[in-house]
Amino acid sequence: MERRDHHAWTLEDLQVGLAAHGVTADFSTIFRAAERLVADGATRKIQLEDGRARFELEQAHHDHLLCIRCGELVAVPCVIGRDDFATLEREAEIAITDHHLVLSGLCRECRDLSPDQAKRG
Amino acid sequence: MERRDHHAWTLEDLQVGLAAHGVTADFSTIFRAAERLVADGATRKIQLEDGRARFELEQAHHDHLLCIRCGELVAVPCVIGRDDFATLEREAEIAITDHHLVLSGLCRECRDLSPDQAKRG
DNA sequence: CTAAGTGCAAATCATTTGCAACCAG
DNA sequence: CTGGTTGCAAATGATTTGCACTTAG
Repeated sequence: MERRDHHAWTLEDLQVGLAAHGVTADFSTIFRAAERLVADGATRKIQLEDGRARFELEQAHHDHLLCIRCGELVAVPCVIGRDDFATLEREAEIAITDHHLVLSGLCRECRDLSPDQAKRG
Repeated sequence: MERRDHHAWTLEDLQVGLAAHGVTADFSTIFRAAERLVADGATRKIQLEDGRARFELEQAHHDHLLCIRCGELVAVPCVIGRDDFATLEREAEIAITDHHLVLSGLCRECRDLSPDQAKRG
């Protein structure tokens, strides 16, 4: 139910995606289904700065890149090491239980389409 | 106008804070002032998972810890190294222009108040 | 007067929730 | 019938926006 070309889905994506499969569903229905999946631990809900939540299948921890060109939220491996956190916890005198990192930039497809920015890499 | 005990302010914090100084202002007024500061580059707006935006003075880059006990958003130095990003850009074939990291955990004060969790560090 | 700043109320946006109608067992 | 699912519409929560009114220059 939550696969295909996207990695993360907004409620609207889900509705459109289902519609494409001939399934019509109300926003509230989709919302409740998504929430249930989150409650069941099968799915994770991610709030983005743009105000819209995304739902993705629960998987091994990873972070995200929000493509500033196509808007897609793609998964990327976590770049922060255990050591970095440990050091920060000690130096800032805090306790870290979780983190949420969202990178902004260009996804692979868009990077390959943007000569200007591609030069960076 | 945006200093004192907090590091980041919600619109409500600002309203309450101003009220404490004898200044009464409408939400829209505060909202517009905050947005203007953001537009002027003096302030940064941060969207959190809790749905409420915070405003903080624009400063050198840093990340944040959202305290799960007191709800305060505190600044912490950035733990991600330039190298980490460079490696990720190369391996994931993406371009990174910015990032937004929010840690969850306990701020210094709350960590010191929580024996259970304090043992971690 | 003129532009800028303000309060109040109404409008948005993205969900959330209440409820009555439906549907499988 | 009975519990679990829907759809529709109304309710939320946090902004945003429209507009008329002040106010400083």
